Amino acid sequence: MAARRETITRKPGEPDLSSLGPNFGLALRLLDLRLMRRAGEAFGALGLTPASATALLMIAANPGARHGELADALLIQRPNMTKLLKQLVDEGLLRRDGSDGDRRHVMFSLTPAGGRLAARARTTIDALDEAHLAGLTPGERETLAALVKKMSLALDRQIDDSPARNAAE
Amino acid sequence: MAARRETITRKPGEPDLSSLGPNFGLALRLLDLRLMRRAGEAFGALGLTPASATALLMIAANPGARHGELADALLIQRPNMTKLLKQLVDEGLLRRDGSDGDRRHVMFSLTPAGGRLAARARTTIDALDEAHLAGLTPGERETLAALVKKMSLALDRQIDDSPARNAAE
DNA sequence: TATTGTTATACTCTATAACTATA
DNA sequence: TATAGTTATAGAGTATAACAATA
Repeated sequence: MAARRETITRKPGEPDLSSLGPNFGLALRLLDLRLMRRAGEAFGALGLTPASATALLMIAANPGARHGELADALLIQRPNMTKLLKQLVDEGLLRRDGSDGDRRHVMFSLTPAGGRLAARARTTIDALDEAHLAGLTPGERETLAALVKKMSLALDRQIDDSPARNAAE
Repeated sequence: MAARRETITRKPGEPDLSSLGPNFGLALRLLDLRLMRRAGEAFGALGLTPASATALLMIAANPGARHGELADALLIQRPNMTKLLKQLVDEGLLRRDGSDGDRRHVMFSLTPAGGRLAARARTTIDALDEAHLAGLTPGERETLAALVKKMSLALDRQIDDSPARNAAE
């Protein structure tokens, strides 16, 4: 029908789809997408996903870390962490131990095979960072990392202070 | 080495799970996770997901945008864009038109209802950005946005130049 | 032959509710 | 009662292969 006529105000072939560029959230999301795409390929070569590689490295750096601690640190829900860790245990990469004190706690550490794979994952993640930041000067990298950290901390504080946090329903 | 015994080298209760903090990719991923969580809530109140809200705004800013253009701009695969746009059309928010020239092209624009919702989404996304960046000074915001943009451009260039791009089996 | 868009499908990641076992 | 972890399930998001229509 197009009863109207003014169907188009833009010539195809002139994308100009950067119109939302000024939106920071979207820009950050798209950047993360690019990074995750590459990370998925790199870790996939080790038989890992970005999430499982991160969990493996986190445990390598913190042997005996508890289930819940890991979930909180990686910002993922407990049920998802359970699934992730179970798979790594089944693959023989992680050892699952009960706690000495509170018997509800479950602690994780690397098996020898897990240690070997973690070392390769460490190399991979460092190489990824290096490749991702290749376009920035050392000074810019520092600035960017500092701003990302500052923003993350500010957001966490916002959430804690949020009145909606207490008034929530 | 380390036969048994040294099960734990860390006292629970002392998280120290920031060990991977120096990894930029992870820090950025966690920041994006925080932002997406909030965006999901905000857009959910409008009956949209972050992805559908972004597509709606993109079309609002670029009436007549083609299917493939939108997919490229948002870094998502064509099949996923098809699903996304079809739902918005079914909800009466988008109008789907064929192209005058190349009859393979499909163009999208907003219906009146889509325009009204896009306006609300615009307000929402701006408010989200404002809230997300509240912890940074105006100067820091500019710097951060510039660095994110620079890094994104550098990555796109890397991918284009990549020898693996041509040698890829 | 190459490109645009679609269909079908599968995998990763995330979220919630309901359950258990400890505390 | 509250907390740690689990089970089951659902929903977004993303990816690939195979296809139809058009160029």
